[in-house]
Amino acid sequence: MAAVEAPEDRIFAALASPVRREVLRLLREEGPQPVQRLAGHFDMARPSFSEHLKVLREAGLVSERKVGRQRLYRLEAVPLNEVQEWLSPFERFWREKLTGLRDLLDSMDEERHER
Amino acid sequence: MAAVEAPEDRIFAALASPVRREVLRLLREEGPQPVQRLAGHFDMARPSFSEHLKVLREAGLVSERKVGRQRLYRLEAVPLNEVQEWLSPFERFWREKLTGLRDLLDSMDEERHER
DNA sequence: GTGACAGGTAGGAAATTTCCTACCTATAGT
DNA sequence: ACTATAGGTAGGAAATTTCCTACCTGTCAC
Repeated sequence: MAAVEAPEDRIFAALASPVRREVLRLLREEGPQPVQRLAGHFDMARPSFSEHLKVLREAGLVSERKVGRQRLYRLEAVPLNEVQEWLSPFERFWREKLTGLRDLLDSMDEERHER
Repeated sequence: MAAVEAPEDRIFAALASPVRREVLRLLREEGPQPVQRLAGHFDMARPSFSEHLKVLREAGLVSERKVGRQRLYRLEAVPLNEVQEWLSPFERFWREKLTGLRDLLDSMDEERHER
């Protein structure tokens, strides 16, 4: 039985694959493009790639528009806002750590100059 | 054969499970705690839960410290910075969506593929 | 029309993930 | 030393994911 999953779950699951993250990056950097051009970056049979697109579609992270016999995929970044929102309460935890690390490195630097 | 995966891959993969995301939230909100207390929130056999902790450990998202016969797990938020960094180039896209600017840029991009 | 091209779905093999029960180790209390 | 507790590992079943080849549909070019 396929559990009813929150939209958030589908987004995080979609991002779990390096292939799918790369597709999103390509759409961001190069704008909307047909499947053909996206697929060129991956060493994979076309139907396999199609499946990845489906996962992204169902997570709402891309949309598709037919143009002639091509399908133009484009980034739908809005759902990524949910990831951002999940992440942000953690932010102060790593900022404190990173700051602490910088302080540590700074103090080690000082020691080198002290002798 | 298990492919050599980037640390980033392990982090995103770890976040793909709602159980593991919830564990991270609990550690963030309630501080370091033993397995027992964390496990209480999930309807799952203990060894299954142990596996989830292992995934989080191997992603570097939690650390463990022995205290008597308990093991205190604590949040290690720093690796989440990588998620933030992956995410941030996308941020302007969902912000622009609100201004309507993005749609204009996309339609200009699309023309390049239309003939 | 016929052929070629873009890209999807169908069905299945293989790998991975998720969960289980059974068992092991280490520590604490008596 | 004995028992109970905390939490891990081992091994395996079931579900899911990832990839494949084969095939179908829709559109363009002739």
